[in-house]
Amino acid sequence: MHSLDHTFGALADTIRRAILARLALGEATVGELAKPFDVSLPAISRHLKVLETADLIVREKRAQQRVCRLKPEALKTASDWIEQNRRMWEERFDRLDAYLRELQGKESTDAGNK
Amino acid sequence: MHSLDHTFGALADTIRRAILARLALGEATVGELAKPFDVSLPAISRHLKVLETADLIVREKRAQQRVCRLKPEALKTASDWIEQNRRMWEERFDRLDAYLRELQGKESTDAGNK
DNA sequence: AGATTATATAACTACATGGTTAAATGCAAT
DNA sequence: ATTGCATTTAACCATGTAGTTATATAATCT
Repeated sequence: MHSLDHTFGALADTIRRAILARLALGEATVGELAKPFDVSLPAISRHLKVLETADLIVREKRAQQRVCRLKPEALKTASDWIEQNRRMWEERFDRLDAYLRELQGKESTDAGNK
Repeated sequence: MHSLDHTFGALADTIRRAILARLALGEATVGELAKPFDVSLPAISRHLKVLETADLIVREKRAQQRVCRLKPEALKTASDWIEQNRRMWEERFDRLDAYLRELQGKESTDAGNK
């Protein structure tokens, strides 16, 4: 899929973000990923499925385990969206700021003529 | 609130992202924000509430309208989280890449000794 | 083949989300 | 004070999400 809806949706959960942070340190099996959390293994399994659907990780069968790896292209897409909007906003803010300063200037000169 | 759960959750919807993109161009009333979309006004109103809860916008009463403005600190928080993880991943990837290259080198020298 | 381990799927519950239409609020204009 | 406009809230429906326990699958070990 790799839609922004899926990507951001996948990121909107503390456990899933923690899993990604863990995977940023290197690949891990499902059991290893589940260990730190106080939820059942099936719950983790479904979190991983969400991350996989969002194209944020890949799962690869290795022996009787499944090893998960980060797949950060989707992260980049999400990051790009945010950064682009932040940049637009900052430009806008700069203009607004300049405008307000201009107003301020006018007002303080007007203030004397009240 | 301003939790990452809320922030990413708010971003996980096409309409809400479009609203934010629109607001990056400047403030707008609810009606103006609703216009481009093929959904009812109450639906938009609730999207705005989600964005407000996520601390991504502020709504200010002005005459009989409500004007919305972007409030990008939360966007920055989300962006920072992604960027930090991307950076970790990229370092990791570089090390892995080097390691694989090293393996590759060994293997090709070994290849002759088979 | 049978037991063990690692993980996934099924069936279920509870709650959140996104949409609708209809009614309520708040402010403005007459 | 009444009408009208902009927006929100209420009530409802359908679907999605997060968790559980119990069961199934798949690979490994004996």
